[in-house]
Amino acid sequence: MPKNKKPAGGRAQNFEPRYGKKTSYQDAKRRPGQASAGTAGSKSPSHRGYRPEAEDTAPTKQRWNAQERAGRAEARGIRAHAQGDRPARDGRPARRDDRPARSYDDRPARREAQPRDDRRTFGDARPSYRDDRARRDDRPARSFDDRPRRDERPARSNDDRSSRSYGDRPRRDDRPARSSDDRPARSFDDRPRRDDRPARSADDRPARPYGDRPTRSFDDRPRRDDRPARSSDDRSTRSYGDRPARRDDRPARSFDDRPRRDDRPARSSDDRSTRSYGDRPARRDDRPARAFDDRPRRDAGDRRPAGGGGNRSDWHADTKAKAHRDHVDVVHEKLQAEAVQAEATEGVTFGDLGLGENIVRVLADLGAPSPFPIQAATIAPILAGKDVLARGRTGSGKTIAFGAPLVEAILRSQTAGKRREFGRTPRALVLAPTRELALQIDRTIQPIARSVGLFTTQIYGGVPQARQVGALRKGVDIIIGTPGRIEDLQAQGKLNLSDVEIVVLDEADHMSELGFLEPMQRILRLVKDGAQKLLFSATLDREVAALVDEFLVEPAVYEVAGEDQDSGTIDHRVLVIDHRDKAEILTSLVDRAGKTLVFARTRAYTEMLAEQFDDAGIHAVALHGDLNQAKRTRNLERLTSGRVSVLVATDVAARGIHVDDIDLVIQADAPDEYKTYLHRSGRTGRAGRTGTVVTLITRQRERRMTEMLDRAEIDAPFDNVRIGDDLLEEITGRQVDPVRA
DNA sequence: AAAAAAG
Repeated sequence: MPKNKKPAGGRAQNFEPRYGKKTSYQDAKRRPGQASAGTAGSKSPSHRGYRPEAEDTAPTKQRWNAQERAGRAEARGIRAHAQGDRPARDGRPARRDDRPARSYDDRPARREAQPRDDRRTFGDARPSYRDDRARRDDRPARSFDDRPRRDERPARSNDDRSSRSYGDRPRRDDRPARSSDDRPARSFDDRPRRDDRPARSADDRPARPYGDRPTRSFDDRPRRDDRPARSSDDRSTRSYGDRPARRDDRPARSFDDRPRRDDRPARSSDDRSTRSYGDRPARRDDRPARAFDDRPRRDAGDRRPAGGGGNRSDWHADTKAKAHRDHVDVVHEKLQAEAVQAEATEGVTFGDLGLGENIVRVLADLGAPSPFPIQAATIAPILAGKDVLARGRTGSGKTIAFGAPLVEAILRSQTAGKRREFGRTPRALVLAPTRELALQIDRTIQPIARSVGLFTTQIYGGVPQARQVGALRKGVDIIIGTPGRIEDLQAQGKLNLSDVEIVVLDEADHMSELGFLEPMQRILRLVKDGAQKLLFSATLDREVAALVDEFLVEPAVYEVAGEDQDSGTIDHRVLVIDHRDKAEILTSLVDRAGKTLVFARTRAYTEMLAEQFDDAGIHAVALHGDLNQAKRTRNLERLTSGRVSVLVATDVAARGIHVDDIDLVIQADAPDEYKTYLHRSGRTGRAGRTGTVVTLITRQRERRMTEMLDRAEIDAPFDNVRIGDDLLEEITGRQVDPVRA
């Protein structure tokens, strides 16, 4: 059927509602309450339906009374709800339409934004979690007056929030300003550490505190004695002291004439002694350094090569010496990169980098008037046709860094006549690990593409194919999607990848992990021979070696000098708690103004937590792979739009997802991998904003956590916390009484 | 355990 015949064609530019509706019908079928008229086949509903006559025996009744009374009430509530006779709450229209499916995952009405104050906990009406999950919908009038706690507190409306200007909080006098002046003084006064840390970034570049971060002196950090030695020595090895400063040989920002790595002095082992790459023969002399292959390890302990030579002071001196050069090679997790000094990118415009006028204009509209360092680093080489690997801290602007030059490149490569040809095959492919990320990338790339007459389409699973196939048939230039559906459509002959000239792998290291690697390899084998490959990630490391070795040719590797996660604008904290306090502490942490993202390890736990928060009167929605796509999209959108301020997610939301203003990330379950830690944390503190990341662990996990932070190169104080501790208030409120702070 | 194709 022709695509334009799809209902979506005319009616719903946004297909999500349509899918949502469909799904809800499906879901509704399973709902007991649906049997309001007494469905023959369904036992329980039929009981209800025929209760007066047929089965009205005492035992049955009693069973209901004992166990199912609430359930029946729920069924009534659902029916009432469906009939629309449920009074709108808060003067808002009844919400049934947008949440018809009441399946377990569909967090019903209560989750939607409503003023918190008029919600209440459920108390006795809800005997058990399981039961009340099913019953949430019919929770009757919520006179939330019985929630004293919140009321005693200062109102937490958004207005108050604004008053939370951190400025009036006492600064940490003993600590050099961390960066922009607008950065709230973090009143974690009880944290003695860090005092001796140099300013974290330049004061004059608040929005982009990138590479200007002075070298961290690890030596003099006294705190965290309980932690295993951080082996600063190993870290130290990151300095390639004896390499000539590159500043001199690449003055202008034109990257094309940038000296290739090959003309550098051989990166012998001596340069990077402590990193223990030394014994590896140069791979290909003409190739930019790529230290992929020799690092098998992903283990905690051995992340840094043992015996990392160089003593601490050597390293320190060495690092200092290099700190002021324009270009420093930095080995970050085994991947050597050309480090671009942030300062060197100042004053450079997108136009200078080779992007056309239209694109530059759209970028400005997208809020990127001038390039961020990672963008300044990668755009020109991408336009020059190189295979590029790039590592840019979370929230540093990677999407534009590949998206804009991608559009420019295919624009240039296309012959004018062919541009809009019906049924043309796609020229570029962007792959992402999650559908939400694919959607988000498209939101950035699409306007850029459209500004020059190119079309994008999203190809991802969880939604009907027809619309996507229709778009393909019509002809698109850029495909953005997830691997499964792309392979699926390709196998069906509905997607021809053979003309794809540029492939982008966002979150490339993740895409190289176990479940993703093979699909990625299959897809990459389908694209045009010699297609340009771009691999991006905040945690780009040798995990991508399998792909790099097979598919990339002399890739250039870029990152921003001095930029790592800990150089950002995020405060990290670890709360060591009693397991039995966990639920309550979590609730008190999310009970705040401001957007909060909570990570949990399993889908079920995200649901449970969202439920728990909801019951405490804090709107929360869940995001995980068990939800249908409509709900996923919708729940994420709720956070984005601010209709809800708490999102509880699995790692589906760990990477790439950008939501403005998430100022607190809570890890209800600590991640197992440092990379996961970095990505989850990176949902806050984006584009230079501040944020806090709190990880809850039990005492038994302290050691592991320490090691993981070590691997992540993140500095976080550990605090023992119990229910009601002031520290919790401090973290959530940021509006702590200055006296106390 | 989660994610990515349906179903």
